[in-house]
Amino acid sequence: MGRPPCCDKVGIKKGPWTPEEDIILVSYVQQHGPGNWGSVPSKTGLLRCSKSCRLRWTNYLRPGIKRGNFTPHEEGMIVHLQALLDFPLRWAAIASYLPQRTDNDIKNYWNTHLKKKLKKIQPATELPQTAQDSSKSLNIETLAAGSSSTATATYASSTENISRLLQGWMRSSPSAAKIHSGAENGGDDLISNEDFESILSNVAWEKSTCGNDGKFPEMKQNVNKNNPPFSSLEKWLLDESFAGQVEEMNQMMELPTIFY
DNA sequence: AAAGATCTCAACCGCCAGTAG
DNA sequence: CCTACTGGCGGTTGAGATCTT
Repeated sequence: MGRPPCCDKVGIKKGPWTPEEDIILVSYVQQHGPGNWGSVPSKTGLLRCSKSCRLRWTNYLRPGIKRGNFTPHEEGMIVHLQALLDFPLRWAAIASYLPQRTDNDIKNYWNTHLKKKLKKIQPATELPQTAQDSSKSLNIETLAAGSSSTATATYASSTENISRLLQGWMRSSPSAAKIHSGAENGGDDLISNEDFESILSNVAWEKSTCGNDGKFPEMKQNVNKNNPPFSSLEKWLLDESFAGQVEEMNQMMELPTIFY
């Protein structure tokens, strides 16, 4: 059974999005909020299928998305979580801990960068499946050391274009604007002011659209779907009271201090 | 400088779960 | 209960960028 893919419809445009299409989509979401993607093409006149619109918004236009270089910390988180999370939806789960990154971004980065590095490190063995397995051979510092950054000149990769597109959006959100103007980065070397603002604006946006419990919808979903492994993992990663355990485990795993 | 090889990542595809009618 | 539909996921593709020869 199963229905035919929506993108098979005649007249549906495929391929890279143009700035004009992005502006139309951003304007629509500004007015109506994300969701109800099925009606987006008809209401905006975009010749795109609903899935394409949702994907474009989720992976690229959504406020707070950070593009480009993955920091050693992010890289370490991905490797660590990828090793720990051996269940379906793991990319979404990992993304929920890196709210500035999309699951697609993380998946791409894993497939194009980290996989290769792991293969170099573990040429004769398979990729890690569990924390225990990976702990014996992973060296995150080696992984992070070779990370490179390539800025694409294409429109789709230009954060400047997107900032311009989203300026109105940021200004239109009172909470985001308040945080934007008042927040101070507490000197964290790993997160710049700009990045910090992106996180805050993202959280503000998520709260405004998804409730006030402070959790990202992906996180909520995954916690529900994947308990118990996720609840303990959340504590392990996020609860300061687990810091000692983390440090102990990192030492055991020979992980760098980025996890401390 | 040119051609071929390789890499990157945005976008698409197929599948599945949830849900409304 | 069944069907149709939406939203969301992981896997994959392919065009453009970059590197190598």
